[in-house]
Amino acid sequence: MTETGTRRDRTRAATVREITATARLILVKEGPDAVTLRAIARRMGMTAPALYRYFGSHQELLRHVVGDLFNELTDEVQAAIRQTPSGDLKERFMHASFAFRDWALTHQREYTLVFGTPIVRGETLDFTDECGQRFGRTFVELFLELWKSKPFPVLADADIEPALTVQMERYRGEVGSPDLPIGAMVVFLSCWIRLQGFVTLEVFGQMGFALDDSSPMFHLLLMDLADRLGLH
Amino acid sequence: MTETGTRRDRTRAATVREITATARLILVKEGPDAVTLRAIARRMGMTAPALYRYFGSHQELLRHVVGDLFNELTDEVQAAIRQTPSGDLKERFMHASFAFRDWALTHQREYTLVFGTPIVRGETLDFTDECGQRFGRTFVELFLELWKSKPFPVLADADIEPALTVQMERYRGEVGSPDLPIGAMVVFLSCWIRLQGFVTLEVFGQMGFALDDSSPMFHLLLMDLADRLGLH
DNA sequence: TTAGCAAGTTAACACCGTTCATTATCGTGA
DNA sequence: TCACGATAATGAACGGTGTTAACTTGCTAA
Repeated sequence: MTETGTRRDRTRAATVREITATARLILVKEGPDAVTLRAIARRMGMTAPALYRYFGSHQELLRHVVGDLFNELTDEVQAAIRQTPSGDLKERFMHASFAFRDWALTHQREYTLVFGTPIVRGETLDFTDECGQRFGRTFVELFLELWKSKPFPVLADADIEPALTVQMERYRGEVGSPDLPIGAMVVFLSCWIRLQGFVTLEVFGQMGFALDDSSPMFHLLLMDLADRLGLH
Repeated sequence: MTETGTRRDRTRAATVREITATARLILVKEGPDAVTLRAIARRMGMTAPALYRYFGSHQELLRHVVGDLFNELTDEVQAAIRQTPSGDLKERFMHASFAFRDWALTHQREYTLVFGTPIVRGETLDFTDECGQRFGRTFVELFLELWKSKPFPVLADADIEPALTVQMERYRGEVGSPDLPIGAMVVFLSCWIRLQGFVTLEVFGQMGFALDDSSPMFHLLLMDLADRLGLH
């Protein structure tokens, strides 16, 4: 992560970082509605229009913050994976899942910003999209590792709906593992959906009707998933 | 649903309905950011301050819309249940789940408003809370019906974390089924989390990285849940 | 050294939620 | 029938928002 370019480029990059950091600070301390251009600028000793030198719009600025948050989350999960001996894949999976949930719960407003804003999939990938893909790859690679180390039982190709098969084949091509059974892709995806679905409901407070501490329920989920992935 | 009270009360109730209906119209046609007091009033041939005769604030108006949406969703699900013969409980479960997902996908902006705004659980229940509880009860009762008709295998009390048991006991008391095993409550809750988690990710576009049509995946989920609930 | 560009400013526009004083309208009791 | 009180609705105003345009300042590269 070494700085490059002219001096001007460097100070400019520093300002961009300060802007996104300030935006996040306000997000955390005062909530999403308080993250206005004027509030950001005020806290930086600037005026709002100056921010347009760095971002085309308020939306674009927020998208950039989302990218940064994706990167932080990805780093956190990858650190959890690396800190676990590569021999114990079950532990790796558990720690990675816990790291994801922990980050979500300790950064609820950030999580809401990242995953709670329905984003239409644009044509070309921007910075934010790339950060999101990097995050996605982190869990994909973990699952691939699990499969390669010890394949688990999956549905046979013939038992999977064609409409699902064709989508899984496309996605399998994207992650670059052409020899993986379609059934394994299905297991990966449904496990991920269960994991992210759970965490999302948690952060959005949708479990409060029954639970005030969802940790034991999450623990149960992880046991279930580990089982499904043949980890004992 | 018969109107009561004086003539004034009736016209007032009609105006309240028109306001929430207009708010929803704008929500659907122009998105959540367009649902401003001025826009609502404009479309009704009024001015914004007049709306304060009916709602204490913009937030309160939106909360009321959420309540209406809850009721519509609940009615939809209950209709799907009633239209299925009470003998075939598997079909009832499937149809109810499909009705929930269908409503979510055909009313994405409404779903986002209802379930995507992290709401802190207040002290006293307001109109919106009651509508939410009514929705919750709908699925609870379906599960209770399933259990009473044909109990499915569940964890023994001794195999459930105490921290989870105490919460489930409280919730079991709320739904008024003191003789239900704690394990059955856990199964209900985890099934519901999987269902709502899936639908939420779907609406928020969080599956787009792998799927452009999530229907077959949802079908797979329902088969899984039916299996878990002993429906064959 | 100087021309040019980047960074930042102020002023303005149209919109927002909300409050306040004021007016018009309606229903009802004398 | 009339007058009064409650209700409904208005227009003006305040401080805030995203955004644009014109303008100044200061650094930098030729």
